[in-house]
Amino acid sequence: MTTPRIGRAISSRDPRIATWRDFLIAHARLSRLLDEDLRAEHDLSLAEYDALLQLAEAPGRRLRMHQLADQVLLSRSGVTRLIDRLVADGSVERDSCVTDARGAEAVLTPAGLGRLRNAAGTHLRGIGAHFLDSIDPADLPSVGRAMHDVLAALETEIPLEDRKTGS
Amino acid sequence: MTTPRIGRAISSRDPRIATWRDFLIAHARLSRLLDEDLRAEHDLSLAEYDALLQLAEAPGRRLRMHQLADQVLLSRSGVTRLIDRLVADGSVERDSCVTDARGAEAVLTPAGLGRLRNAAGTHLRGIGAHFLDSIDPADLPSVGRAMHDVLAALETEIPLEDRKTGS
DNA sequence: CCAATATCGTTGCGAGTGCAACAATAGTCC
DNA sequence: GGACTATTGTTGCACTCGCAACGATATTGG
Repeated sequence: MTTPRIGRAISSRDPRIATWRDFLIAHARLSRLLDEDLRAEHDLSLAEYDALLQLAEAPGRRLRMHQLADQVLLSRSGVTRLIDRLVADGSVERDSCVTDARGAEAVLTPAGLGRLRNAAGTHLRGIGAHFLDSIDPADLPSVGRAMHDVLAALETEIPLEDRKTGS
Repeated sequence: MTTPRIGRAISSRDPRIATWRDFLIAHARLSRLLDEDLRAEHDLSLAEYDALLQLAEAPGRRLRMHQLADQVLLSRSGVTRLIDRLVADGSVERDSCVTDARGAEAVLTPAGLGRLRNAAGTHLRGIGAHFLDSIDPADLPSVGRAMHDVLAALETEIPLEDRKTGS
């Protein structure tokens, strides 16, 4: 149901499966490593860093909760509680939306921007050292294209189905 | 500390960052989609599928708990409880290890092998349709190489540090 | 052989997450 | 304008996971 196209069966011996598996392993190890670095040096989880970054890049440094949920790869309830944490430590403030009485906006505080800037060095260095610099520069464009194509296909392949980004 | 190499700072505007971000998003969306397919059609999580697969490929269809933990990207405690679930539904049996009285082995049952075989079609089709077939065949080798290189670098870059795969 | 240390798998606990349900509000269609 | 439906953000609940601690066993060094 969720995989509409018929698609020739793929043999479990298809060597391309190894690429998929390495993709999974690489993600698991990298995200764990980067998360640990961020926590150890800046007391920030990867999800929190990502939320601060999205807010910093948004116009007015503010975002509706559901927009943040889409960009942060988290469910709506997950974002509610992520913002709870960031509000608790002063990085974010909650603001009610003027144009929609249901809405809430998360607004980055100067303190939050400071935390993000401090953490950015660590994080970017980690991405460079453990991901970008490990890849043959000649291969990087293909990787970028591949990721982009996968995402584009997902966008169009799941057109009718309710986007399962949250509840 | 965890990122030993000095590494030139990477600008937050470096376009290669987009590749990293797409990598993260692609993983999030794909693993969620494949997990949902497996749950909907075979009542199996991705982690459970992976554990059954590792057992099926192991000699004697059995594996020590800590070996499984390494291969399944889960902590030891995570594996204990994952196997608890699989034992509860009859896919796996626990066996004590003859050569090490501390040890426990997880053994795949015929029922478990059957579940795995049923689910494999769904899963492989999903990987093909949403990952492999979305990527330009000309780019695939680069992706495989890139993932492999990232993993190889991680293995050697974290030589002394305790491998944080679990507790 | 014995003490000191390391490793094995399990458990209590807390953190983070998604889903379903909810109240409040917005949008739509007569 | 009013009924009906959709959307927003929050909450209760259940689930999975990692960490730290534990008892049991293995290994190592004297």
